[in-house]
Order: sequence, then structure tokens, then C-alpha cells
Amino acid sequence: MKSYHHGNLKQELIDCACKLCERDGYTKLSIRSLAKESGVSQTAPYRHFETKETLYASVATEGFKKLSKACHIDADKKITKKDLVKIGCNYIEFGLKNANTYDLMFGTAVGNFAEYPELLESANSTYENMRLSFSKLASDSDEVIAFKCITLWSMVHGLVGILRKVQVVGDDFEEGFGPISTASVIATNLEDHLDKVLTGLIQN
Amino acid sequence: MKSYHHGNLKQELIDCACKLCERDGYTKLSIRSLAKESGVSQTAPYRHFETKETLYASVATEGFKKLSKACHIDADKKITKKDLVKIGCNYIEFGLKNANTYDLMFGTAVGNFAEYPELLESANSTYENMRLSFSKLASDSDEVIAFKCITLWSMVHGLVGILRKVQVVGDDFEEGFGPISTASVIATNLEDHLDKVLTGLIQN
DNA sequence: GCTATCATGTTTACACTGCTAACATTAAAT
DNA sequence: ATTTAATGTTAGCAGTGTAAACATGATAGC
Repeated sequence: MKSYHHGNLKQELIDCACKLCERDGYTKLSIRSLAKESGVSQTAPYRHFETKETLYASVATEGFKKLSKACHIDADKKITKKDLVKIGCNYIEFGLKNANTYDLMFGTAVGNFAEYPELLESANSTYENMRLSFSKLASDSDEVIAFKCITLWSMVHGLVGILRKVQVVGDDFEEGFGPISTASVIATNLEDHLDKVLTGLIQN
Repeated sequence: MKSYHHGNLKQELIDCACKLCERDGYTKLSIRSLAKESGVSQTAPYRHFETKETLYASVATEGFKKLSKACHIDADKKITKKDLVKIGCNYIEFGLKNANTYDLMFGTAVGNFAEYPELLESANSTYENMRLSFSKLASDSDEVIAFKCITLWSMVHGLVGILRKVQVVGDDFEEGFGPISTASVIATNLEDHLDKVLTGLIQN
């Protein structure tokens, strides 16, 4: 028999939302379907999420936690350029393998991160991780470190976006534009590529 | 007196959609409100756009045409690294000044470009423009040119995305994450920055 | 000029959405 | 034990994308 109170609804909704969001994209996610999935009335989720955007923010928060983990480097050992390349590769892999969640994290679905403290915290933490790695690579000023950090982030963020839009040639798949083999860019050149860009950036 | 047939509905809908999309973001755009705006019945737009995605595709097509124009370099004169930096800066300026349209062009609102020939054509044309510029910079193989092209595109695309999310410090505005002054990155360093990255990329 | 055709418009309707207000139940605090 | 606050339900509003059936009028062939 089912009790009137669910007991763990908020977490279940978040988990379910993460799953559905990644499977179908956040636009296909509805509060009502989510409620139905959890065997609860249409409006029950509103006891835990003020608006749909609040739910989005929760999913995005989970996303940043996962991204942060994927890009984490053991803090003790010395950081090398190779480590940063690895971070970049891991970032891109995350973005491509969790494309729908990534959209939610970096799109406009959640307007202002500052309105969602947990989201802001998890996003900042991801940034702080990368910043720390750069700070352990060379003794630069805070501005230079931030600059390098934004540059690497932009590079990998851009690659995630473009690689998803670029047309695949010599494959069943055809979508987007630009007659280049995504496979060849990713598999063959990605690491070299990041290395090259980073070399130009940190010049040593 | 108003005639039964509008006469120029399709173009008017597209123009109106472009305007509203850029003003409020494509998620706020509804076919019904668009129809009302043009003084026509709710379902009239369906005579010109099979689905809402088809309308999105039209708006995105216009966007790519504008982006292509913004990144165009006179084909006759010799291309230098400086020209490519300029292209990159213009690209970023477009992305930041037309942020909502840019979302539509590079987000997931339009799933498969191949389903919309005009969109595919305009996107490919934008790519082809940039490719041509690179081909006039050095005599590289097609693969190398494509590789460089994707790299620059990724870089500027990434910057558009990240600069929009990064938190502005020392300003009224606060949104996103990362304690860095967007203003300083953009205004002070953007050109230098692109130059540095391009130097690492084309190594000459 | 007359008529058939077809592009383009309207009306109506359905299923779905986010969200609010009023009410019900039960866990937790006094 | 009683009050209170958290968490659930029901009913309903306004808005959405889209399909089906029908209306109008521009145009092409006779």
C-alpha cells in the first residue's frame, strides 16, 4: 500500500529529470510527465521546485558536479601541460557524451545562475578546479591564470559545440555543416590539437 | 479594408520571427502570437511552415546569412593573419550582439540541418567563406585547412558561449560563474588573444 | 468570359503544457 | 495532545503545437 507522502520525492524527481533530460533533451521534459513517472499528482513537484527553471537548475547542478569530477586532477602531484591536455580531452568527452545535459548547463534554459546558489557553487567549483590546475603549472598573476583558464575553457567548449554541428563524412550520419570528418578530428588530432593550442597559450 | 489573402505572409512571418526571436529568445516565440502579430488566424502560418522547427530553420538561415556577411573578407586581396583575427573578432561580436539568434543557429532547436536545404546551404556558405580565407593564407592540404578552420571556429564559438556565462565583476551585472572581468578579456585582450592562438595554429 | 484547380486563408477541436488556488493529509514541534 | 508546517491532491486557467474540415479567391485552360 502507498502512503500519502512520498518521502523522497525531491531527489527522485531530480534523478528522473536527469535521466529523461539526457535521453530526450530538456525541451521534452515536462513537470507533469515527471510527476506521472514518480506516481504522484501533477502539481506535487511544485512543493519542491518553485518553477520549471528551478528544476532545470537542479539538473544543471548535477551536470556540473559530474563535469567537475571528469576534469579533476589529483591536487598533490605536480601539474604538467600534458595534464591540462588531459583535462581538455575529458571535458570534451563529457560534453559529447552528455550532450543534452551539457545544453542545459550552458544554454539559456537557466537564465541567471546567481538565483540558484547550489548551481552557482557547482559551476564555480568546476571553474576553480581548472584555475587551480593552471596555477600549479606556472607562477603567473591571477589575471594571467584567469585568462589562460578562460582560453582553455573556451577552446574545449567551442569544440563540443562545433563538433556536434559539423557534418560527418564517410559515415551513416549526416547533420550540420562543414565537409570534415569529425572522427578524424577527434580520434586522430584532438590531443595534438589541444597540445598545440596550449603551447601557444602558455609558451613554454 | 482587408483582403482575405495576405499576399506576403511568409516573409512577414519570418521577419517578425527574427525580430521577436532576437528580442525575447526563441523559446518565447509562438506560432500563435506570431500569427496575431501579423493580423492573421492562428493556423495560417501552417500554410508556410510545416512545423515550428521549420520556422526556426528560417530564422536560423537568416542568422547564418548575417553571420556570413559579418565574417566576409574581400576575396581579391591577399589574406594575412591579421585578417583572420579580424574575422574572429567579427564573429564574436556577432555572437554577442545577436545572442538569441545565435542560440537558435547553434543550439538544438533545429535538429538536423540536412532537413532544411536553405539552412544547410547558408551554414555551409559561412563555413566555406572561412575555409577560403584560410586557403589564401598558406598553401596547405585540404585536411590541414579544414583543421585550422574548425579550430578557429571552435575558438570563437567557445568564446561567445563562455563570455556569456562568465560572471562580470566590477559591474552591475552578475550572472554565471568564474570571477573574471569579461570586459577586460574582451576589450583589452581579445584581439591579442586570437592572434596568439592563431600564431600557435598556423605557426608562421 | 467561365469554370476548375489549387494556394492560401479560417474555424474548430484535441491533447498537452506551466502554474495557481483551495483543500487534504500527515509528520514534527510545542 | 494539540498546533503547525510540510507535503500531498483536485480543479481550473491561459497558453501552446498541430490536425481536420471548410472558405475564399487568384490563376490557368477551355
